[in-house]
Amino acid sequence: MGLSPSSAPMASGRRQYPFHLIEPKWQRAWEEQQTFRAWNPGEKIPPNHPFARRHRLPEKPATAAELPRKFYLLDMFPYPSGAGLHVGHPEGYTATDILARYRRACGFNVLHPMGWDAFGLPAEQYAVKTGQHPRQATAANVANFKRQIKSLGFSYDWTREVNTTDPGYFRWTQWIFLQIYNAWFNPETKRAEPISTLKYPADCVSEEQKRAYRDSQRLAYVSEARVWWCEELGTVLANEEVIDGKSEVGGFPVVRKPMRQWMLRITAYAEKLLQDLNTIDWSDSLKEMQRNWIGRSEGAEVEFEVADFKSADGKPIRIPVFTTRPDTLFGATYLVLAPEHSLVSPRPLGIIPYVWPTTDMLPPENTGTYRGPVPADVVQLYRMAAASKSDLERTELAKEKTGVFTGAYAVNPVNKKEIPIWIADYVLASYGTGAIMAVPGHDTRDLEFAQKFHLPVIQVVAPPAGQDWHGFVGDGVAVNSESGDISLNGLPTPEAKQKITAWLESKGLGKKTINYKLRDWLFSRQRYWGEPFPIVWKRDTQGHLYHEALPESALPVLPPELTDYKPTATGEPPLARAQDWVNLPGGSQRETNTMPQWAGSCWYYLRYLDSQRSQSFCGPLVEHYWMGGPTEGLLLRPEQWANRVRELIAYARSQPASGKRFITFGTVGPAEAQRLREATGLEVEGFRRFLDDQAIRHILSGHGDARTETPRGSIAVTEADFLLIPEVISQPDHVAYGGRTSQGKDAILYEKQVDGFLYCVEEVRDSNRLLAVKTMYKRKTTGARALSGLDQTSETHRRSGANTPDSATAVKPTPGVDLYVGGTEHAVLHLLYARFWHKVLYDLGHVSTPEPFFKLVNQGLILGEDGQKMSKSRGNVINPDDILAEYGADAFRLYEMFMGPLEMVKPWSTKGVEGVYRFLGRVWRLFVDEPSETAFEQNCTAEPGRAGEFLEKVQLSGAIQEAEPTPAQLKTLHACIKKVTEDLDGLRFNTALSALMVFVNEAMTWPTKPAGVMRDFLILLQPFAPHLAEELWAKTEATLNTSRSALSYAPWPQFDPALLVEDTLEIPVQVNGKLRDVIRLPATATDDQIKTAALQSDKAQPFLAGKQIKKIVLVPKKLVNIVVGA
RNA sequence: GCCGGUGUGGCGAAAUGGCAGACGCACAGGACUUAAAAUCCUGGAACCCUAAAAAGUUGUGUCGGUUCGAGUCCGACCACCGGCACCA
Repeated sequence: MGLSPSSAPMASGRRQYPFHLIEPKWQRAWEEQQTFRAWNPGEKIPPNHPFARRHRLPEKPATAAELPRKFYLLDMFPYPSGAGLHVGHPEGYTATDILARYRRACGFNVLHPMGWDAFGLPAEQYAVKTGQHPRQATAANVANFKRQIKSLGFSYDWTREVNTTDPGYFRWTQWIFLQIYNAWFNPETKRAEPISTLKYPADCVSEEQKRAYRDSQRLAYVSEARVWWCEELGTVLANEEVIDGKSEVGGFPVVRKPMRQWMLRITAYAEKLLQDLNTIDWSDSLKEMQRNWIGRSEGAEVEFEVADFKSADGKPIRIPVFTTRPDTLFGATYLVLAPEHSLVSPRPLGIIPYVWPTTDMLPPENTGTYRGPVPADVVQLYRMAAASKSDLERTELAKEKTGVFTGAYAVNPVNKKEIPIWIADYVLASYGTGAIMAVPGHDTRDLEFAQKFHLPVIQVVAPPAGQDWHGFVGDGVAVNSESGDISLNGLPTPEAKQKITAWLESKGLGKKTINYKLRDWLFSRQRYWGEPFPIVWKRDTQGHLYHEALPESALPVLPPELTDYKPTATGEPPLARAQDWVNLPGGSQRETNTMPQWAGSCWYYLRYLDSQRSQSFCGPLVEHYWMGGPTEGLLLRPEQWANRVRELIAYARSQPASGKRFITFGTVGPAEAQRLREATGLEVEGFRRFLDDQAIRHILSGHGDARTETPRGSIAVTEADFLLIPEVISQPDHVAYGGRTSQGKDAILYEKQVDGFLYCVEEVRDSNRLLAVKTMYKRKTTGARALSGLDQTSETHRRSGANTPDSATAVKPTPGVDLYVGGTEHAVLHLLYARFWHKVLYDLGHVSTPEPFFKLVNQGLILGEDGQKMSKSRGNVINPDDILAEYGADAFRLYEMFMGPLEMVKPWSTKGVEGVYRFLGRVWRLFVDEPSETAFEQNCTAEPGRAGEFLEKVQLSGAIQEAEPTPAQLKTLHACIKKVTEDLDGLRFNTALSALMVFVNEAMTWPTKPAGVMRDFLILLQPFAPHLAEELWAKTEATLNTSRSALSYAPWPQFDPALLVEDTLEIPVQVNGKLRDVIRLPATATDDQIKTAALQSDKAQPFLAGKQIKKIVLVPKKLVNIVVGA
């Protein structure tokens, strides 16, 4: 345990350096000085704090504009389990900590918080077993996690620590639930609105009717649906928590059970959750997982009439089906309903006839999986069988199709042919309409089914030549698709879809439809250890139960104290045991379900911003400072319609100049366009004329690819603005590196102030070649709204000197969390839920951005030394405490990063830890005086109790002097600065570290080590190995009597490219692409001189002799390739 | 089955289309030491020739292509890992 000086037995020999003294010493110092506090707007910063000194902040509460630019680094919210930290946890934490320290050095105001997602099942199960309150186990686990995390020396701002089980926290979780409860999704405006804006249908007259309607429209509603019940866990689970028919936690069996549950209407946001993925910088794989989970599919709903049967009022009965292939309608040879479909019951309520049909294409003896004298028997048999099957059986074992004929027929609307209606469990009740038209000719599942039950298969799509049409599911050309006034024959699939859909709509037989796989979020759990709902149940005059929200003043709703945490004997949740708590004066009763664990983690990143605030979940100015977007309007995405600057300018010039135009971006619908028009007073017509109609439709239909959506502040870009693009690019006030695009190209930002506006052009480059102008911003350079964003960026960077064309340290200001690092296990749960909550809060005006996490990186899994997943049963789990005791926190941090790229899966190797540990030892010996170090070790052996005191007496190496560095030394340093800086910007920690190693290997050979060079090196080392760097920094400062500034806020060094220029060129000489020689020339050599030298190269001669030289390829200062003939 | 990712020495890995294997581990040899540990220095892809070297040939999962030049770009395939999976 721990790092007390007396522990840490040395299994592998003597310590490389006294990390056991250094690390606790600096952790204590940081804590005492509150070194890593992140400061909010409005907070008074102590004038002696290194942050205030670095940024010369006045001694008064700082405004958002006075604070340097923000950088928000977030680690995924840990659940403090009893098992303690695992080496996988610190992988992400180390990466974010390195960046936090790096960004601080670059001059940012860095927010880097930590807290606890502490509600959860393990503590509750322990409570059920022992009768001890889950709070106790939770507190002990949190304390252990915190101790372990603190021992790694992360620069968290612990004053912002949050805990979801703290009433001061879950009060606001309950408050957000009330916001959701008291809102509905307005399909007109496409956003959540207060329930008070809801309009009631004409037939809602009485209070009861209105209430019922209101309750049916809320974003949080009660449903009696069949839900996943897990007997073992004693609770229901969300769809997402059930994997292969078992509970995700524990792998216990689950069954479907109808229960009254709270649901959140996440499906209303399906489209936004999907579209806005285009606005955030996440890995493709993660975005893809979310897209798949949302599962949007476009198609048509088609209505089939039931043949020879009408309902009681004499109207025909229509069965709507959903299909993505309306073009194959002529190939539909039967209909399939889910067994649970509401029409699957005997006539007259349903469609099942009393007797089997006699004259048809389907012999009555082929009724499918079951047989019986009348259809109702067979259907009943099948429905019972399907219901008793567990979902595991329905999915995994369902290789073999089952189903029964209902005895009824439907009429195909396109050709009036009668086709049989079946029921089968391969059709899901919960997707689409619960019914399909089966096209066995062009659908794999339908074909399997048709073959099993001898149903007709006909071709309606012709595949490309050489492919069999049976079961061909791709796009082709429609055939055999003609009847009456409609023919699809000869049309390619996409056109056939369009034509048939239009035809169906015109006849009132169907309509275009979009379906999502995403289901509403089951939000209640039958548990004790979770947030109670701020809801009570009452009875109306007729005795019907209804729910009502508690007022905000009743928050937080605390859970009652219990002695037994099990569900009641009647299966009610544990909260029902507390009758005094449940029953309120006046006869109402509290809701006894609790919220799922995801609730608290849906918004924790917002609580960090202002964790102590009691008036609201977060102060609005604080929220805007940390989460607000960079611009008032990001307006132009020219790649939508013109990909290159030249084309763009030519296009702009070809248009008649006609004043201001309104160009918008991204996901803007007609309603928002109207709002923008009102807000800006600009003509949308101008916009229409500027772009062609197709481009406008493209944008309005939501295909924009915007980074930011800020409806309240869009600004017009005029044609004149387009014409400024070349000027902004060629003569900018500032140039900044904008990071990598998803295609791996570099984005460069150019800023220039013209006539009171700040223009920013972002271009995308590949190998110094301009590919496209990506975006153009325009902002007013003055005004009250300059809270964050580009003006301030430039200001900050000018101050820190980081925003020069040669530097890669500048990053584009981003809305929301700047970087979120965590494992892939949250790809569709936490990350989808949190985005949903954030969007609701955004719509209701509580937060500034539509997306919470601008950039997200998944860390790769760390495997055991055997290359297998770490698990207790394999016995290959590495405990960080052991590694820390033996090698120290700095070595542990370094190794976590040195293993390989952050996102990759990689195996642990304790031997590898020794490598980076030795590196730290080399750094130590590079800086300290050897005799005094030897004396220190001897003294420590003699009197271990005074080790701390002896440490102070270790002298700085005499080789470190205030001296002018040689050009070679400067080159070594600046190469290191360049590499470390660029690699940190690109999250390439492993190669950044190797650059530090190269520097040390080099510096070890220097007889005199110039102090300036060595100090810069310590600043570079500091993010990676902060304890050792602080110790050596302190010794350097003390010995040389320099400024004694704080290392954590020392400005990040800038590299000078001029110093990296080689004076000798080493030019590889290739013949036909094969390396034959390397020649050395002075850097001043001209291209011709290089060519001549290459042709005269001795080693290349044999390959040139007697050959004809066809061509000489010369890459300036890099390489020569001589191409010769045969 | 569908989607995504990854394939480079004994191992972890590195390489804006331009000297493949930086950096580290492990290994071998040497220095220091009575000795060991630690430290410092040196070495190494394979093949083929050699006493030794030089030179040469082949090498980034497989097969093709583009290019003066491919680990890198394009096409087809194979293997492994992750996700989804009767979603019409």
